This record gives sequence, structure tokens and C-alpha cells, in this order.
Amino acid sequence: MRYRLKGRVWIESDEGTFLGFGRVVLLERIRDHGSISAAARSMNMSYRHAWKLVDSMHRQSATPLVETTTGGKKGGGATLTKAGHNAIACFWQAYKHHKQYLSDQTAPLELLK
Amino acid sequence: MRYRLKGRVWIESDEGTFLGFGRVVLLERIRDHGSISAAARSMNMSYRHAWKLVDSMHRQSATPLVETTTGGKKGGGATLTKAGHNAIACFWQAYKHHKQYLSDQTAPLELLK
DNA sequence: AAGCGTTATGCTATGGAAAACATAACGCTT
DNA sequence: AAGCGTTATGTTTTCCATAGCATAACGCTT
Repeated sequence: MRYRLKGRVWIESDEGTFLGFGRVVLLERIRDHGSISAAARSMNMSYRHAWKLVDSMHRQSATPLVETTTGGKKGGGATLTKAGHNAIACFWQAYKHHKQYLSDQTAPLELLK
Repeated sequence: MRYRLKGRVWIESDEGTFLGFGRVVLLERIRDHGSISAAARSMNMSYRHAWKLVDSMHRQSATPLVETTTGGKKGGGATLTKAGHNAIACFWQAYKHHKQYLSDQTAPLELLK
């Protein structure tokens, strides 16, 4: 039987989860689609849930990651702030580094025979 | 706001999760209490669930980690095999190493300001 | 003024994982 | 032979995270 070391990483503050895989993908979708609702639709997530995630991130960040507008020609929308782009980059760096770590640490599992 | 890198690790086979934190604690409790049911009680877990976890581990291991007996003076019981003890040690090693990794990798999160 | 797509937010429904319950068999003890 | 605590396993119930629905407000367009 072949074993692999698997794992997850996320970034927490005292209030709970700040950034995780799903949250960061959501931020990317908001960046790419220009609205929370289009982002949610693109990943089969309810708008309600997507909004709550953004809200949760904002309650844990000194500066907002997403700026929203209501009304207007397109009904409104959302764009990422500098801090939003930074959060994406920062998480993916930790994520990729961790992925490599897991891969490297799979070898010692040979002890399980 | 202070951020920390958090994470989980577990060991998978092609069939799914083989060893994780809860499973290994369960193995330790079985070792310490001498039965699956006492182990489950000691950690507020239903016997049904504990048994399923042991069953899942066995379906993923060439050699069993737990040996059980039914009947007898104490009604039966369970003891760890050599492979069972080995699994515990192997997981904790990976777990502790990973814990150190997370701690080390928290510094770069300063980028989030 | 009416209509649209969006943000924002409360309330309800649902589905899957875990708990809880139920039963049978086992083999010592009394 | 009856009783006990255990393993083993099927069935039902509970709980909670997420989805889903419903509504209001916003500000362009027509």
C-alpha cells in the first residue's frame, strides 16, 4: 500500500480563519469577474456564502481587500484593493511552499512499510 | 492584526484517509485502555464511530494495527500490534515536524501587515 | 418611472456526517 | 443457564454547515 502525506494550510487571526484555499480562489474570481455575484456563480457558490466570506475577511483586516459599489450601469460590482492582491500572493506563496513540503516529507512514510 | 499559519496533516492511501490526529489518538487510547469501547468512551466518541475508524485503517493496511477478541472474562478487548505502535510513532513524527514547519513559516506573513 | 443587476442581510430548507439506538454473537463467571 | 462487557453491524435520529429563498436599497439606462 502506498501512503502519501497530505495536508491543508490556512491563515488565522484571533477571530478565526482569515485566508484559506477557497477564500483566495474567491478573491481571484472577484478580481477576474468584477463582482461578488459573478465570482460566486463561476464557482458554484451561493452569493450569500461568498458575501459572508468577504465579510469575514474584512472583519479581520485593517484595510479592506475588496471594494464594492451598488447601483450604476452594471448594477454595481466589486474590485480588489492593493491589500486584496497582496493577500492572494501571500497565500499562494505559503500554499505552494507547503505543497512542496508535503511532497518532500512523504518519503519518511516508508516506515509504514 | 496578528496572523498565524495554521494547518493539518494526515496520511492517505488510495482508499482515503489512513492516519490522522483523531485516528492516532484513538489508537493510543485503545493501547491504554485495552478495548475499543473503553477508548471510545474515554474520548467521548461513539463505539460505532470508533469501530468504523479502526475498520477503515485495517482496510488500508497490509497488516492489522489492532487485534480484537470477543467473549472471555472481560467480555473481550483490543490490543495494538507492532504495526499499530509503529503507526502511532510514524504519525506523531510527521505531525510534530509539521507543527514546527508551521511555526517557522509564520514569519513571512508579516507581508500582510 | 420602471427595469436591470448588483450589494447587503434575514429567514428557511436540506443533505451529509456523526451520534444514538438496537440487536446478535462470543466466551468467561457465577 | 443466566449474566456480563465486549466486538460487530444494521437502522434511525440529530445536528450543523451550506444552499436556497426573499426582500430592500442603490444608481445607471431606457
